[in-house]
Amino acid sequence: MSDLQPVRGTHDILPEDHRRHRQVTETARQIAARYGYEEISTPVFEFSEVFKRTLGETSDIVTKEMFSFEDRGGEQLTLRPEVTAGVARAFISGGLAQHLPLKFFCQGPMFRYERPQKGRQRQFHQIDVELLGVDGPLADIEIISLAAHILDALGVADKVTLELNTLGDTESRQSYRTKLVGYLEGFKDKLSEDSLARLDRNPLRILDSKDQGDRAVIADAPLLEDHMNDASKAFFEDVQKGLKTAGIEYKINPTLVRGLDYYCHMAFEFTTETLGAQGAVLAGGRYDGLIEAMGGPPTPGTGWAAGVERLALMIAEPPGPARPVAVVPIGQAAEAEALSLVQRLRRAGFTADLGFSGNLQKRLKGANKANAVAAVIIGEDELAKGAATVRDMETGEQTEVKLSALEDHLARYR
RNA sequence: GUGGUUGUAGCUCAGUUGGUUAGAGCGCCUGGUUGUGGUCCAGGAGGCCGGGGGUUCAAAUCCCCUCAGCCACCCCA
Repeated sequence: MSDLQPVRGTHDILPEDHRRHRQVTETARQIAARYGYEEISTPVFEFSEVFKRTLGETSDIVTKEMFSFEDRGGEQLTLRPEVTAGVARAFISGGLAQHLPLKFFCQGPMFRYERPQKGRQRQFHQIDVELLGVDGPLADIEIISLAAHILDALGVADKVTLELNTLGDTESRQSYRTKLVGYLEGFKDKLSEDSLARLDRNPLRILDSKDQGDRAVIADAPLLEDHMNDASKAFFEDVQKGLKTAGIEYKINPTLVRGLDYYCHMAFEFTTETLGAQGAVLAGGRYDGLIEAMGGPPTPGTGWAAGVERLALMIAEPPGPARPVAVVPIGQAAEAEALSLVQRLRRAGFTADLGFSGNLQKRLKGANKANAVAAVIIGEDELAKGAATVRDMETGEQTEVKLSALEDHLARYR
């Protein structure tokens, strides 16, 4: 078995799993469309630089979770660990700046080299929404409303909590960052190894540390909210007002910082208790500096991503495939008639099944296993009369029906 | 990357202090039915006991290594 195992952290998605995945992605796509978000796809791999520059050299994703490789031409490539960087790249390379604002829906596989566990795989799928070119809080209110709408439509609204925080604008963040680093420098001997590494690149992440020693240091650290300028405060308040107007409940979590460097202002996360250690179901925030940092025109952006597998674990069992009508020939002579009949029914919109072999008994058995609603039986008797015997697979009741009237008779099973 | 735990038939699981040919239920196949499914009855197929190495007269069982799942840490969707 070991040689035929799928690669660690990857999974085959069999039909039953696919039903759940489809339920998630289709629901999201349809509702996003009502908000004016159209689907785009970017490649599943990019030049490694795209992710290194945007996610931050010291982020966990870049330092230990990327699937990177060199192609035959010597290019350094990386399987995308998230899609925002790819969308930003597409925005720049496609010269889309003149079409702002832009609303995108995305969906597809992501890759992270992590230790797998429940709700966590090395290849997983995300649905994703990006809104580019709007710098006001209305943008954030819209994408959060859209997220809440989708979660509600999936029937998981009561299993999740919306957590919210603000990181402030660049100015506030810079001044706070300076203060924080100044404070933390004094405790270098007490900080954990991880936090020391973050000190010069992403000090805000230290606030989110769960290390005991770090927590003691953080307890007395300067607070981000004390360094917010008026514009940042107003932004955060406006978003909250908007959410209240939209009837969306939330709670503020001051330690919510997010792992990626490019966020500013809003950071939010829909969390759940139902997925074991995996709390985050849908998360995102604002990334105003991202596109400019990549070399594009200064363009504000905000968006979120959600884990398809995680949502699939949370939703109720979606309905199975439509129950078919089984066409059952008896004997050689009837097979040609059955073949044309089954096609006729399919073109008329029925789900119809024609077995590949077997006598009447075997085919009825097959029809039963396929959960057929009815069997259309054609033998020599029926051929002679230009009719078929329609057997109701629920009641066992049989009716002789003229071939010309078949669709009408079967209409009840649609 | 670290720690814990599990791995026996397609699925869920038994398998005693190491002892002949590794079992059960469900599922699958065949027959009881030459034109009637589900239920029932009879029969059958299906196992490198995750993989490799070791201990032993003898290993599914004990030891080591390894792979994978799950759980937790870390981090995240």
